[in-house]
Amino acid sequence: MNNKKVPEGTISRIFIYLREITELVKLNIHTISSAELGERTNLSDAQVRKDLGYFGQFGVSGAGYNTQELKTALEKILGKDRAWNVAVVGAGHLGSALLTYPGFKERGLDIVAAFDSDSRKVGKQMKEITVQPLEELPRVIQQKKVSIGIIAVPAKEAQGVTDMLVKLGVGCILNFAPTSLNVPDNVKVKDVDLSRELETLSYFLVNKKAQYA
Amino acid sequence: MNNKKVPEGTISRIFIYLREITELVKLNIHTISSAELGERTNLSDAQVRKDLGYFGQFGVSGAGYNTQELKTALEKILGKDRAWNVAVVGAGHLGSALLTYPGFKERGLDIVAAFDSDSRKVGKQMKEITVQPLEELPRVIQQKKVSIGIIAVPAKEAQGVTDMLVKLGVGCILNFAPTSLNVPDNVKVKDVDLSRELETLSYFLVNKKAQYA
DNA sequence: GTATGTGAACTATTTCACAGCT
DNA sequence: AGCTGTGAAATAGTTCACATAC
Repeated sequence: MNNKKVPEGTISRIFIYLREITELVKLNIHTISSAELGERTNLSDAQVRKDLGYFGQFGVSGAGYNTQELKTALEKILGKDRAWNVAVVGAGHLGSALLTYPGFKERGLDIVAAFDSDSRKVGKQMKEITVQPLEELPRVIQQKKVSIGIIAVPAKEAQGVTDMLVKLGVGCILNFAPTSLNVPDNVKVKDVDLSRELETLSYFLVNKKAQYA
Repeated sequence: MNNKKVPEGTISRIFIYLREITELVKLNIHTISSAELGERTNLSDAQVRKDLGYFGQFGVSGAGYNTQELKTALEKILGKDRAWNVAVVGAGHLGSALLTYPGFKERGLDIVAAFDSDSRKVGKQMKEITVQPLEELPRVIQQKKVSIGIIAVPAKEAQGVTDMLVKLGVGCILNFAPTSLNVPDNVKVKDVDLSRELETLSYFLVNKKAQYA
């Protein structure tokens, strides 16, 4: 184990490895080489070894990696051996999709509250969550010990909501609003801008000759 | 204008600049410096200039950039002076959210079709789009000249759908399924894995001391 | 023989810093 | 004087290649 800074890309790929390894364990495959794991994840063998190397030595020379051991180790590293409480702010289409998305719980991410400033959306029930008015946010965030906030409100409301969350000690924010949020250094923001992802693709269509012009 | 390869991050940031510039034009602000634009987008002045420099010389020494001119130039570069046809495969919660998301049309991305293999979802009407059975996909993709596909199906169906789209000449795919897609080199895939984004955040909570442990 | 772990080489990207234009 | 545009320097990230371990 070294303690050099881990590239963000590595962290994201470790989740990919874990997903694949979990699959392998289910299939009763006990051992895998970096080359095979790379094959399955569309990454190079060197990349796999280098990424894992940031966190320790998990392999056996000449043999590869024990899938069960690697799974356990990666889950520990990634904090997946425990659950995190998540709150969604904004209960429009996207917020609703997130609330009903089954993938989160499976991965240790419990959505425990949802908020909206629009009174027509307050009271809407999705799964076991009821949308609450924005005024309730401070109380509920603290009471439910929320550590991750998801921003799914329009761009112009995003900074205000962010400020509330930050003040309440929420350390990580997933931002779906198409705007750049200002936060202190100790808060981590991850931007997911769906339109921008698509727009970026359209750039490739313009520049690499498209099939349909 | 040089013709060196443009980093992917630059392309993504150009959209951020364009968004900000569009705002400035609306506010009747005619000129902006790289420093101010950087301030507004949480990026450095050097980054702004370098990014723009990949596409040409838009500024005036000593003065900055003319917002209207820059807006027009960036829209041209990014292919935003025309519209692209998009198809969504998978009409679950996420697919439905995408279908009703107003942000796409505004940005020249027309969702023109939606498909699902589940007969219970076929026929569902969202906005002006009716969900069609997967069997219709080949015919409709060609007829409507779709150039961007969005994959919002479960992981195990994703590769099959991708293969269909690729065979039909769709050049860009936005993939929401939590799996690695195999595509030929001339097809561009962008992965957006919502769970992984959240999971990545949980890693930061584990590693930077969290507020709520 | 086979596959890991890791420095070293390479490549990509960002930041610096300043010459040159207005 | 102020700010762009851009080589050069610095930093980050990926790939190579091989000594080492089993």
